Amino acid sequence: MILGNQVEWALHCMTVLARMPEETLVSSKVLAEFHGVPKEYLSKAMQALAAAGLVHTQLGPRGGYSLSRPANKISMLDIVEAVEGDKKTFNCQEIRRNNPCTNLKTVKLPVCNIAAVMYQADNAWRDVLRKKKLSDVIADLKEIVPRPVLDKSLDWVLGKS
Amino acid sequence: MILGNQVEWALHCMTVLARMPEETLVSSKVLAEFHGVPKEYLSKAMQALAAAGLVHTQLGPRGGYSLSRPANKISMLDIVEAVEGDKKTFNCQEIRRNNPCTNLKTVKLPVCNIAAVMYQADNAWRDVLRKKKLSDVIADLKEIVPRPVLDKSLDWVLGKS
DNA sequence: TTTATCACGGACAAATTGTATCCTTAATTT
DNA sequence: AAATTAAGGATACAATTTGTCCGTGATAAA
Ligand code: FES
Ligand code: FES
Repeated sequence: MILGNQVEWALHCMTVLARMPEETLVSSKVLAEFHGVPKEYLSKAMQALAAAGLVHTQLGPRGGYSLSRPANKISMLDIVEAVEGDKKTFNCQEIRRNNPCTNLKTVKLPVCNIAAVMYQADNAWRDVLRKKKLSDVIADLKEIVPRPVLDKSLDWVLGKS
Repeated sequence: MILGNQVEWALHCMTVLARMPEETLVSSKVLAEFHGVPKEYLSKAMQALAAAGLVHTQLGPRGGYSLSRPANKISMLDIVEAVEGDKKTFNCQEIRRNNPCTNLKTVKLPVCNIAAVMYQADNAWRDVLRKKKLSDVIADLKEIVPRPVLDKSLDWVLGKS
């Protein structure tokens, strides 16, 4: 039960976009180089973000991505689900129906109580991510990353855009 | 980020063991038949539970598994981690170190703030499972499953043990 | 208008992980 | 001694993840 790397990539890309001045577009090439990951593959993650409506895309030369709404209206859950899908982490196969001494194959049953707990855990996980907005992430970033590094990074990306 | 079926199997097997009278052993053959899953493969999950010290095993004819401690001392997290491992659901690859305009390759850094939130979510997930004891699961079971079904199942397993 | 740059998206390939079977060994009961 | 059971290694197959390649269409700059 491990999240793919795409999630880490997408989250970091979104923090980059969130720090850009309004109307600035960043191409997947620049995002890929900045994070040291394969451009074509990162592009898939960006497409997922675009499909989820989290980023706006612009084709053509000097095209790229920008946030489609303010960073305080985008949660980490939005990003994770855009890339990873919204399937639950626990997949109940209804093995209780295989019970050989009853005939539960067709009967309607309430959700299995074991699955219910797993879903509850899944929801607790999602709640944390839902409450954390991209704007909060940026705020945290400014706490732990030295200002010069932050500024240099921003300039680097802007210089390529 | 999906848990394997082994987790569902292991959880259900543990509820079966928890309902057995003291000193009763249940073989993997019976557990497999009861849940309608391949015996050899289920056996791997049971080995994991044994390795984690959650069940006691007995070799030889009429051997099998039993809980190694009371059901209120075993949490769902114990079971899930025994089967699935205790790796975090989010695997930070430290892509921030690839930043081309700084040299972070070797520097010591505090944990990335993005990873920190993911770990926090991971912990929230684990907390729910940690708080739910196997004994609670049995109690829930008695709420939602009709008594006759419960009794018949117990008798079926006992009859094979 | 031409050219270069970009996102999009399909097809494909490689690597990793999940699912499942088989078979040998050792322990234990009958 | 014979039958039964868990342990565990080897292996095969399927599914998913990770990554590459290339063609298409949009668009801005020359
Ligand atoms: S039947 Fe799926 S968790 Fe119980
Ligand atoms: S570097 Fe891994 S989450 Fe930030």
